This record gives sequence, structure tokens and C-alpha cells, in this order.
Amino acid sequence: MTNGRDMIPQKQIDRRIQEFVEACRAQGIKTTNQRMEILQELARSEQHPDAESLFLGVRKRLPSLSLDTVYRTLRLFEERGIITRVGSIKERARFDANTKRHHHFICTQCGLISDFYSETLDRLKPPSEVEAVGTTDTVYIELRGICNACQAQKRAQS
Amino acid sequence: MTNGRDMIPQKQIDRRIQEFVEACRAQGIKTTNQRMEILQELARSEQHPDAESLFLGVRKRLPSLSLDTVYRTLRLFEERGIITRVGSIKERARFDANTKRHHHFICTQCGLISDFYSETLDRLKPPSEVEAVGTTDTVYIELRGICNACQAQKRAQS
DNA sequence: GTGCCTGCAAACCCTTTGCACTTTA
DNA sequence: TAAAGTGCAAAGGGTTTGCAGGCAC
Repeated sequence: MTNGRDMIPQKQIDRRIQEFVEACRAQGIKTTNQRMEILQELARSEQHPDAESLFLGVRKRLPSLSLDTVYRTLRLFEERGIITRVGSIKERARFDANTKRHHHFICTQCGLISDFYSETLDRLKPPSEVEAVGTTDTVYIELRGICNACQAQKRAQS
Repeated sequence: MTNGRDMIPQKQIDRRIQEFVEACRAQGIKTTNQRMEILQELARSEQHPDAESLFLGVRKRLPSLSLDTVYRTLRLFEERGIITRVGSIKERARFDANTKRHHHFICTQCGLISDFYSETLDRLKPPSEVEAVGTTDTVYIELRGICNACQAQKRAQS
């Protein structure tokens, strides 16, 4: 592998793998070859790859790997907080006809989406260092949490 | 239809429809019954509905409506800036092994995702009015724009 | 009347799942 | 060796598309 701009220092990756092995021990997850390689492939990239890219990359070293193992592994890692998913919680597409500038609160439990308005957030400027990467058109902000209804329900259950 | 809490004043909807008709005239889009009804259904709701909910709602008034017309209409409206989609630009899931607190810049043209760090953004607090809806766990921020490579390419073309 | 729009049905793509076999601890 | 993990193939769910007829302009 060449030292292209999408490379993370090997030292950092080793530390990440070390953390991972410990996390697995602590959580009772088996540290299989497949999982190690998938995590390493992800940790090594700065491209925020999708399941298929990871699959293609890891398969060079592990030709028997199957795509569904990649999906299963990523889901497992995400559930355990070992990795994160970029962007919104994936669900079906939802739409909005509100043309006034606004932001969303999203309940991670029931999926409620609620509009709110905030001049402070509207005025938020992207940090200048981002200019090195590109020009920002919009600052998308999403508050994620638990709505009052879901909280009340939780309290009632306990 | 009852006056539940998910209702938007009819006056506001009428204004929205009026805007829509004008936008269609201006852009040379036909104002069909289906489109009017779909937009009205969306404008009337505060639930940020998905394609299927809209389909079920509109079908009460337009029984011949098909689900793919709803999809086509929503896509058209979105392209023309008449409505917006909640959450990230929908594409396949992409993952991240970076465990340091960070944010993303996303190029809306090529899909590049780039990490950046900002203490200002890390410290951002949700506006207090959101407490009326629920408790915020995380503030998700995404900068959307055009990366330098895509800009250079655009310039080269013109 | 012309060309955009619609409904229908089938295709599509990403992701998930059931099952039998394999591997890890 | 017991339980967890894997590969395979097939299903699943949301979304898109090709086509023939229908409708707005």
C-alpha cells in the first residue's frame, strides 16, 4: 500500500486494534480474523467507506470473506459503539414542506421529528479550517435525543 | 379532519399552495391534481411524513393515486427546492472508526466526507426551547458544500 | 394536438436473514 | 465442545424505471 493522502499512521491503527481487542474481551465478543481485518481496513482509511469498499479491500487479504459478514460486523461494531455511521440514522426518507429556516429535533426512540427555530444556530459559521477542504453551502444541524412522550413512557415502565 | 396538534393553519397551507402554483408556472412544471394534493398533504402535516404516509393520506381523496407517483413527485419537488428531505442525503451507509470527537464536511457533488475538529462546535448547546419537546443527547452537525477538487473541475470545464 | 404525467408492474439496490458448517475461547 | 461466527443463497424493503395510455397546456 502506498503512502497516499488517505493513510492513517500505522501506529494509530495499532492502538485502535489494541483498543478493539480489549473492547471485545470486555464485551465477550470473539476477535475473529474477519472482524480484525474489517476494523483495520476501516481504521486505515480516511474515506469513510461503505460496506462494499471495505469488503473489496479486505477480500484481498481474506478471499473467502463474504459481503454479509461485513454488514453483520459493521452493525455489531456500531451497536457496541466501536465505530459510528456517518449521517442520519438510516430509515425511510422523510420530507418537509416548511420553507422557513429551521432545524430538527429527532427522537432516536420513536422517530418523532420536531421543527424548532434558533437564530443562534442559523448564524453559526463553519470553522475557517474547513476552507482547506471546500466551500460550505449549508450547516446542517440535528438535535438527537429522547422526546418527552418516550421519557414518560420509560418512567411509567419502571 | 380534526384539529389535532399536527395541524397547520389552513391559511398557511393556502399560501403554500399559491407559492407552489407560481413556482410551477415559473419552472414550466404542470400543476396536476396529484401534485397539488401531495404538496397539500405534506404542507398540512407536522409529522415530516414519508412517501407511504403521504400516499395513504392523499389516496383518500384520489383513490387512483399510485405510490410511484408519490415518489416521483417528491423527487421532483426536492430537485426544484419546493420541499426538503430531513436528514442526510440518502446514499449507502458509510462508516467511521475515528473515535475522537469530530464533525464532517460532505461534498454534495462527489460525496467526499472529511473530518474536522472544532471546540466551538463541540461546545454548542441546544436552545432551551427544545426542552419542551425532549432531552437532547447529541448535537449532530454536518457541513455541506463543494470540495476544492470539484470546484477546480467545474472551473476547468467553463 | 403535443409533450409531459400517470399508473402498472417489474426491476433495482442495499441490506438482512435462515441454515448448515466452521471457528474461537 | 459449546457457543458464537461465517459463507451461501435467497428474501426483504424502500425506491426507481420502462412502457402505454391519459391529461394539462
